[in-house]
Amino acid sequence: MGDEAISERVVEELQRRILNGQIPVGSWLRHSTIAEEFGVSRTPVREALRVLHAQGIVTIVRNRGARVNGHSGRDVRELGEVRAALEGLAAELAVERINDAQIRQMEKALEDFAAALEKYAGNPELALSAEANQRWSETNRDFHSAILAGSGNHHLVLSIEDVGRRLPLNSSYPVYAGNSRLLKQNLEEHQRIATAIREHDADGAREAMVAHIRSASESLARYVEETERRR
Amino acid sequence: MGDEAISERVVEELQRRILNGQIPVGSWLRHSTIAEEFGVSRTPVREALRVLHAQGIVTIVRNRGARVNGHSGRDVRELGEVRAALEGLAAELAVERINDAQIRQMEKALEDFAAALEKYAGNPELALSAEANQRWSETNRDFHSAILAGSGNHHLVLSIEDVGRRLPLNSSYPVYAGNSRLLKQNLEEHQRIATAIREHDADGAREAMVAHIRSASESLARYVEETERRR
DNA sequence: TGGATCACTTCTGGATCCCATCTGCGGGGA
DNA sequence: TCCCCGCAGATGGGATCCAGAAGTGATCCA
Repeated sequence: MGDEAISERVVEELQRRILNGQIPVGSWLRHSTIAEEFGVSRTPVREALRVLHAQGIVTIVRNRGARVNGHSGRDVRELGEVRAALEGLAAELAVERINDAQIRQMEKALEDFAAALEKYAGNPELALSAEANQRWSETNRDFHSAILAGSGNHHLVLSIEDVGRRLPLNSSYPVYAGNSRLLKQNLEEHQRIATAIREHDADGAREAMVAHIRSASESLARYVEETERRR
Repeated sequence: MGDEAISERVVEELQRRILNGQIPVGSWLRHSTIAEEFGVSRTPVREALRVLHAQGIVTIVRNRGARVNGHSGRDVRELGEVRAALEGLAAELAVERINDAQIRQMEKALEDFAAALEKYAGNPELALSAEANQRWSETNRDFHSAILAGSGNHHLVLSIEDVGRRLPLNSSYPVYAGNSRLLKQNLEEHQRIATAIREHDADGAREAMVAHIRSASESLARYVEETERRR
């Protein structure tokens, strides 16, 4: 227990905070500040920042420090294309390899999503709440991770995680929040993917997944371009 | 000039040596040895090893050090599937986005490969030489990187590089070396991809590329399984 | 003689120290 | 008054120092 190196813990915590926006894009990460907060020396912090740099999460400027990378609309589209290809592969492979437990997890995520949609449908206030965001993200994650696990390809999971780290996915929630049209579309796309998997249609599953991820990332790209135009 | 951090240089050099087999799989990387060789202190070396760990190239065992990761046949197949999906996407995108210079680079790589095949065809000795290996790998790299550049997706390039780092590709040369059947097949697959791109057939290009990478990685997987059975 | 134990060696992980470089500010000169 | 230069503080990069963990081998006891 506790056999994890300090630098690893720092990496994970910083990843988390950057991903969920707690540490905003463009901010500088200072050795001393982070070291102090974690109650450690600067050495493991430096190692952590080098790792984040290698992962493309921050940029290290010599003698200046590490700064959190932002993402243009173009970045979002490019990452969307990559993620679509990878998740499309996952869906295609899952058709052959997914097991019953994973199928059930997938079905459950669908039901939960539908139930949440029902609940928040005619309730704009609730739909914008943090609780609602939590549910969208959780059911969404469960659905995708069931298929990912069903692909039986561990390196594929690693690659998708890698892409995910480069793109703060959580910045996608405000895109959906309160937009019942997009939420409904999301559900329909999920159902289309699930149906193809149930029916053992590998090409169909892949194509449905690719279309799904591309449309989602297109929405996100537009959102990003919109918000960056406003400042 | 020389504005690159020492740890970055160490990372790149170690990547290179591990990729080309100069540092064998399973060997331990010791701080002091590497530090001494590079004429630096252990600090940047430690940072470099953390980065290699994050990239999945080495495993860090607490209080023991870093060891170069090996690859089972299964790993090779999984990575092959991932790479096939990514390069397939590159081919698909290249159909729409590739420019004339990149087309010419692609054609030139094809011609060079064919010329090399011709030259070494009836000459088993030359075909096994380091010079021959050099030419196979170079023309192969040129062909794929032309298409990659033609995809116009920088994040895609990054992801493929990431997969490539996890799998010492150069270990694939001995698979081809002197095997004119595989080399010829390789050339034919490349030509099929190039034709689809020329004819603006996105699906065809993707499928040809996926088939190409999968068959190549299947050969590599068999080779790996064969050699690991021998010890 | 075989096996367990304990001291020694080696090496990593984290902390501290030192130095180079960059930024911001204030004073002096045009 | 404005610009430029230089100095001081802040910050990061690299080296060194120290403590603790794991392997190794010798020694002692059954």
